[in-house]
Amino acid sequence: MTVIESTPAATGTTDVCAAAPPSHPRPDGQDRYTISEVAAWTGLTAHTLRWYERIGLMPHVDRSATGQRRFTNRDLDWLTLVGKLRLTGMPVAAMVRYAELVRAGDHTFDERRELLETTRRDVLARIAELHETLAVLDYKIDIYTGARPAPERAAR
Amino acid sequence: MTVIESTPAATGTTDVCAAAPPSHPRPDGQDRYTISEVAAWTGLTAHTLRWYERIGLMPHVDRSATGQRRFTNRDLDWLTLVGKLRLTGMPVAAMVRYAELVRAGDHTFDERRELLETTRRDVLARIAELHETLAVLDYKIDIYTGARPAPERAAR
DNA sequence: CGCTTGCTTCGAGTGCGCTCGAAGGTCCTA
DNA sequence: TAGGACCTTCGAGCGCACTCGAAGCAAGCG
Repeated sequence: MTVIESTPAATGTTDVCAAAPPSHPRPDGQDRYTISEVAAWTGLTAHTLRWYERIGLMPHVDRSATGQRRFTNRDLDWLTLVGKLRLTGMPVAAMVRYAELVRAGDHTFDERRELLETTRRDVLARIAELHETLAVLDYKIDIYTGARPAPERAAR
Repeated sequence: MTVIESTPAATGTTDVCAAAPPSHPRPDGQDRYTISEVAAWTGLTAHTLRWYERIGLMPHVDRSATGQRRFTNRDLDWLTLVGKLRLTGMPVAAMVRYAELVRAGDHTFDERRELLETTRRDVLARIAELHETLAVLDYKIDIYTGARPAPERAAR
């Protein structure tokens, strides 16, 4: 599994009404999750979560008195976004860039919007490609389903 | 460029009528392309084409009297299909499996069809995921375009 | 008290899909 | 006959996104 594959956790509800913020395990104020809780929630490994933080893909994560990570609901939201972007095939470096813009403050609003719009265009292009591929697949499946012998010079 | 990215050569005509077989540089019978011609046509490198053959992703490729590869229009068709499948994120190993089935003969028809149908389902799932992502992106772009300050607890 | 569980950091390893370099053979054109 | 483009094989290297192991500290439980 490199990229392209939904996390098992994310495939719960196939609700199309997506824009609503996802509900979280705990209410704001009591949201202090250990790394293993977050790992279970996101489907990522603890190793990967630490790695995300190391490379700057996570906003600064709180620590407990003894130095352990304590994630918040906001962190979960962020990880949800990252998960979506990951599914688009967006390179980690680009996501890190976005995270940096977020950390840099409000004056990067325009740049962030541009980055998102570029990504949006990429996603639309990918969808179009996949539809083309679908057409090819349907064409071949038809051949295999109907006429058993393939036509003269098909790519098999 | 690892996976996910259309070849520059393939982005010529954005014709939606995809099912028609692509026209080839030379008519059948005089179709004997060198590796560099095929490289130019597909956008792959000669190295990659040889590698495809090595790992069993190409059907057997003809040779000239002196042992050089000579590709046919059928090979180009095959490479077009492989290119499409590659765009879906299908692992090379699965494509090799399909190629093996083709080589194995007509009694693998059913298995090939199943493989294609599984792939088809995967592609549909990917498209659905991308639409979800699109919704998230639109939501965020709206925030950045309209209200300049982000709402209370957005994932930024 | 010892045990388990789970956390920490650091750095090395893995799998995929290419990608490239080296060393040498062949074809074509002038 | 010389030059250069282009081909061959083999094997090593690379970039990405993780993935894992080791060594050690800390909390909680019977």
